[in-house]
Amino acid sequence: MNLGDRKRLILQAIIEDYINTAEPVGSRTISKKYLTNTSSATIRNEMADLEEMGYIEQPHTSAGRIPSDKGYRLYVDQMMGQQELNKSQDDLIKREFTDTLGEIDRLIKHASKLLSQMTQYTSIITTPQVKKTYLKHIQLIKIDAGTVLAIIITDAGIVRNSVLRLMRDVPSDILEKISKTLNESLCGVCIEDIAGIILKDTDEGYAGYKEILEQILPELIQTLIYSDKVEVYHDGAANILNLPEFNDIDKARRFFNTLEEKDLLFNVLKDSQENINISIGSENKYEQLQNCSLITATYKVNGKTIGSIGVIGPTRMEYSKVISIVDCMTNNLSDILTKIIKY
Amino acid sequence: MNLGDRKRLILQAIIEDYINTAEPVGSRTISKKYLTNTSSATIRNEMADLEEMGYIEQPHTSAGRIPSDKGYRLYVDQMMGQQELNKSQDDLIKREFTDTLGEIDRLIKHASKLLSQMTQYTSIITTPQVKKTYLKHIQLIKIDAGTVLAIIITDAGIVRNSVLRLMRDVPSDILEKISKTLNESLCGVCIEDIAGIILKDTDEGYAGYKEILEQILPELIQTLIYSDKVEVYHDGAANILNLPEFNDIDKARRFFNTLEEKDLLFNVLKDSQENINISIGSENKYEQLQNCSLITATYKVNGKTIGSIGVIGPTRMEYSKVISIVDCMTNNLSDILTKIIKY
DNA sequence: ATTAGCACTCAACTCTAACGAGTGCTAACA
DNA sequence: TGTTAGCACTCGTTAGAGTTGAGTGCTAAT
Repeated sequence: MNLGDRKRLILQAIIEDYINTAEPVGSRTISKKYLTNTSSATIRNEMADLEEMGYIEQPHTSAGRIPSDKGYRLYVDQMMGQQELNKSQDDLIKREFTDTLGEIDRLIKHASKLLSQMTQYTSIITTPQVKKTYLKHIQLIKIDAGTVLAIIITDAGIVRNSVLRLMRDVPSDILEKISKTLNESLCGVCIEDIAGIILKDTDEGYAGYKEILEQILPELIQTLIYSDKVEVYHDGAANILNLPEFNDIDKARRFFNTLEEKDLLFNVLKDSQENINISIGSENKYEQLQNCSLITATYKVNGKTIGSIGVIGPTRMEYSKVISIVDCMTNNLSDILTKIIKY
Repeated sequence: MNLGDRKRLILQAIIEDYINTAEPVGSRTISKKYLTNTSSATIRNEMADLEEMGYIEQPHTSAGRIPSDKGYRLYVDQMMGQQELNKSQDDLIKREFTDTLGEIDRLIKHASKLLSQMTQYTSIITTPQVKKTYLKHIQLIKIDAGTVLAIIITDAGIVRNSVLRLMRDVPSDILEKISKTLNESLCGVCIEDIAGIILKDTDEGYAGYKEILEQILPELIQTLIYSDKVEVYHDGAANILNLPEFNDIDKARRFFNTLEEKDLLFNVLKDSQENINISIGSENKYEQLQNCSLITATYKVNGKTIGSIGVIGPTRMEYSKVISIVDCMTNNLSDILTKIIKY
């Protein structure tokens, strides 16, 4: 399995040249640009071996070699230098984020835009998952006769609201009392557990307005379930039109259609709960993505994973660069989010 | 200026055939498919006239004719039959909307998706503009020591919230009182006027917690200004890849880049405050859109315009169909929105 | 006023030949 | 035994030439 130094160098040269040029790499190119002390003939021999081992392949007889998925994998796992972000890039990320103290969803979308701009690929992102966080505050506000606004704040700083319709009018002070009691019994409970708990506690502690509560609760639970609709956004889709692998209008169309399959993207992002996750070409579970590579990572609040971001690009991706950007991005995102919440 | 019946028929035939086929239309085609009693030679003569008048043009000498922007304009203004939506389409719109009682922003996005699906072009849409609506309720909620959540509800049913950071702790009951006073003095005021009013009223009525108020107000005003960031979404961008006019990867790329210019889209939507607005090709203010046509309309709450939706497609657009869909869509949207709010 | 006929134009397509980048193999060399 | 030079071969790409066909404008006849 060990390749020998020269084979490694040749493989690396092929991969890096191909990442830059998107053209098959020939033995002569390598001999001229990378291994200047070795003749093209020798390199041809080595390349034949590498091809036999499955690290590179030939699109057709009289063309140079391109890396296979297996080749990329080896490259990512063993050969790729961890690229340092240059300071201006690093700064950019930091600056952009500190400018955006505000709604959490906006922050996430902003991150997505930034990510696609910096990588020049397409970014995908999920909004924070509410149900994994813990209730911090709940408040019912009367708007009209029969209309109540429920506000839910979780420990991840996520605010969700929903309008409840009631059959009859409920006075403000009763709503205030109900809010208080709900807070007392539910504060700190994980959102996904609330539905169960509310129902159980119905009998205790709400003496005097049980009837009203029975109207509010189902609606409220509905809201909680509803509010967990995680959304998937993408940004920079147009970037891929600049890549030669999508010059074919058909391939471009297929790519765009895949991007509109939100469920698929959601699953892809959900599956990768590693700190940072790299799927190369055929390694992808979904057929539509098997000519792409995906780099995904999760963002956290207080160490708790609440969402994911990622980059989709061609298998010929600038792995090193993208990985460091995604990494830096999630770190900053998690930092800022945690700060926003903690203050 | 009056064309004469046969010229009108020929122009109409050219436009409708071109809308369907995206191919230049020749005299023979018209003679065979549309004006079967007239020979191609006669039609050629008429076409020469129409070209001289600027209603049609020839991409190159030995090709058929295609409509000019002026031709489309005449068609839209005078010749186009108002297409009835077939019942299933009409139903679809109604059904989809009634299913989506929920957050207003979500409703808008859903409309956008539906619009692009039904037209097979790209839809664009603005979220509701807060500043044109009137304050219905404002509420401050204490989250932590020093952290306050401000909730703003407007008469259009829009809910916005924002976290305020204060230098020192403010007890809940004071916040409650402030909320009450703010409500009394601001309820019914147009959002864009609030900043002025708040400052003016600072001296009256808030005796006892003026100091606290002075901390909260600037932040609150900030929120109000901030909350008016109208966002622009689009959907169905991939649809245009199915059109022959965007088969050229370069044109596709330019189109996608235009879609990412949110400011431009926003202005386009803002400019068209007519009930329904049609811009054809070169009529568009922005150069990037001059090979497209745009159909936009506004949606309302209680008769008050709060946002716009629209469709972008090639100048060869199915005007009749799109207009009726956009029209139906905005009517339903306005209805539902008004109902949601009124209840 | 309409139409048939004809010469003309020009994009699109097909076919072919030349080109050149790259390979594999062989034989010579260190 | 590993390396290299040389050479024949492959095959995608490009450019040019020829062909086709849809469509036009013009003219003369009806």
